[in-house]
Amino acid sequence: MTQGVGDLDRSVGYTLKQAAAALRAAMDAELRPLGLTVPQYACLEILGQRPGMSAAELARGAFVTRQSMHAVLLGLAERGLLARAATAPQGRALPTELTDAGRRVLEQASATVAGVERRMTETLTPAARERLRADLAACADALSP
Amino acid sequence: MTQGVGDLDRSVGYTLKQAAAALRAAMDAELRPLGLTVPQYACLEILGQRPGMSAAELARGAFVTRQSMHAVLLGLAERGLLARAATAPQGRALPTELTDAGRRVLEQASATVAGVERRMTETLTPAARERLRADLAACADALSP
DNA sequence: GAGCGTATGTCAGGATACTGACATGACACA
DNA sequence: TGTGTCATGTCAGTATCCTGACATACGCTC
Repeated sequence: MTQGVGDLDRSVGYTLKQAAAALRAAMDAELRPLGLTVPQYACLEILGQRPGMSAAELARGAFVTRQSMHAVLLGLAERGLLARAATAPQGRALPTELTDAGRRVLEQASATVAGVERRMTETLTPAARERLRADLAACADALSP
Repeated sequence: MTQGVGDLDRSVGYTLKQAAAALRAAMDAELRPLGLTVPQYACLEILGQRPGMSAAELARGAFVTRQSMHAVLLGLAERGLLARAATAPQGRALPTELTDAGRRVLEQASATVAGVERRMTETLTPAARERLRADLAACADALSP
């Protein structure tokens, strides 16, 4: 019961962190030439798939705080890649959408990131990929409450 | 070829980040009462398993930069949880080891983290756990060069 | 209508991590 | 010998992210 973690190389948690760090580093390196950080890309990707989301929803989707997403949105808006509603249609949430320029940047970035993900999983069969995804989702669910 | 990432919920990369974020948040919450951050715990855990490692080796093991690990080591040393050699036996690397106090803190922290990892993977069979770990290691390897 | 809980946007402060740079020590090789 | 390369420790500056806090807006309950 008071047992420790054990050999790190045998630990799922450690290996999970290792894979996430490798993915983050690879994305960072490939997005840098496009002038995007990983959180900025994440913001664009989510907005491309679900236009009109609020900053708080984007923050949850990108796994950062509202405050961090706030800063990301300010930067992207200043570059003209997205536009936020000036007034809230209901409540306080300000819907945000991509501009045409934002969609163009996203198209490049998304293709780049897709390449990274393909390289990451190329040694796995399609079935193994889907199994891995499902197991990871189960792990995330088990910790979320 | 210029295809994008596609639906995020079907993406291995996105789900990987989701699981890593959940693990990080859970570890952060459980280590806070012990007065440890995640990088600090990682440093102690690695040192516990492999005494005498240098700061640069610790940084690679914890997936941070040498500079970040340097700051972590200063903090832990000031709290008396580890001791760094004053002079380098060879080269410039300064071997670091846990103190008795460090080992006591690590024992608690490691048990706590083991509980988090157990909770994360409790819906998986032992075989599925090992398969997940192996697939994650393959993903990390595919991106490391 | 009043009170409570929740969600959102935003500001301020501090902690944390990274990039860039420099000096030192070890090693390989011409 | 000396030169180039690499790894390490460390310092400085910047960027990023988080915690804490406050005000506003909606829904629910009494």
